[in-house]
Amino acid sequence: MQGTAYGDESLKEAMAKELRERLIAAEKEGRPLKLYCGFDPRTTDLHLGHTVPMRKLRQFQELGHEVTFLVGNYTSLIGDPSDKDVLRPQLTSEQVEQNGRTYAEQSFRILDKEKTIIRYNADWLSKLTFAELIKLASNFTIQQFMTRDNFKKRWEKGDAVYLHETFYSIMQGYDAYALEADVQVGGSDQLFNIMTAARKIMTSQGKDPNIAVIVDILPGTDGVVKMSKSLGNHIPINTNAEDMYGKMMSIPDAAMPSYSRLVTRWTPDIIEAREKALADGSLHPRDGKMQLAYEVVSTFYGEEDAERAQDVFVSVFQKKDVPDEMPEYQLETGQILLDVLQASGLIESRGQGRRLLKQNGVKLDGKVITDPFLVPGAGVLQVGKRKFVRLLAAA
RNA sequence: GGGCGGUUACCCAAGUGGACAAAGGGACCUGACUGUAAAUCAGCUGGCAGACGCCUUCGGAGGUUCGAAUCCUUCACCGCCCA
Repeated sequence: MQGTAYGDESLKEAMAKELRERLIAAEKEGRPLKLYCGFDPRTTDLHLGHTVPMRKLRQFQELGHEVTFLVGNYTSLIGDPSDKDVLRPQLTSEQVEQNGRTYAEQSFRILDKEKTIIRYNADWLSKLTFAELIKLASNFTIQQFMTRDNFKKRWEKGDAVYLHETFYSIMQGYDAYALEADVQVGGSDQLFNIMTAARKIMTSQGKDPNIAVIVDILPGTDGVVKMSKSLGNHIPINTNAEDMYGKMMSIPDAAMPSYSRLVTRWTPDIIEAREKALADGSLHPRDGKMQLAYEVVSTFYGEEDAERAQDVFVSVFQKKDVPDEMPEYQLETGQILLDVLQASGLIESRGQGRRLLKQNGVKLDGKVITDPFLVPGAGVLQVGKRKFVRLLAAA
């Protein structure tokens, strides 16, 4: 139960006890435990935050248990209200389907492909009849939902709380039943769905309730709010080593402990030692973060790429060198800088270009340029700290 | 069904006839600093325009006015209260 986050000691103990009992029972029956975690395919990319429960699943997988990666292609049509104080927009089934496809593939960066079962919850949820849904819903009271913080807050604020949002929990509960799950892994924002909804539905259907393994929520690159693509503070998995390394370096120092605990392979004593070293000054926060970035990148891209990413970071951002590889742009005769910037894709609008020039954000071969009408020759054009284009002389 | 209130830029949120491309905060971006893309500080953040200036934007459509995010009509959606 290490690395879990129930927010309540007695709940944690209860779950630990149930888990032990279930393990013993399963062993007697000569079967592995069935675990799952559902992922909401609202976007195409999995990010570091998704990998936290996946790591937990992987641990169980290595112990020989059966892991299902559930793509919530049906529930996505509703949108999970769990992590938001506001209503989420509903997606079309086309969007959901497209996103869902890329999901499973990305998950194998963490999970063992050979041992992972992939399911889609539309397989059973789309077949439920209205009558069955009503029956399932009758297990719950409005009050139960209203005790949920995110509903309660909106209720008290006078914001809309839609009836269909409550179905999300019911559907998720039904997933656990359909999968006959022994254990459901999820973030602490899933506590209600896993503990209340799923357990209730399972017992109402005459099954043993699933056991909740609750993991902590990874903060985003801002270090405060939950990592999520829609908030723009995420670190995607499907990127490259350099980008991931850089994004890791952009997390606030204060977020290092969370990342260390949640997305590294470090053991608790390593983490503790690091935190002590950071506290007493024997480890420079920058160096600590570099180690952290290296560790995270290497789990996804391997040692070699992590090393390369680190080198690039050191040379480009610390020594302010120019990277070896960069896109190229063929100059045209008489083309002014503003046009070059736009044509080469370094800026989104000419207004932005003027702004950057005014702010000393544009360099040609290392020299700051502020004149938008200069006609540049061949060289390396740089915008900000991390965007480079090699200009090739006009033909 | 009735009454009242609301819908503002990436997000939150001010603004109730001219000085509004629209306060403030967040986020993003740029700079300074730092062997961190951290923290802090400063700047910047609709588009076009070499300065004047022009154009598009405040839920949708129409209208009043020299002039509208602001007033009116209507439509859509949300909330509250009443039924």
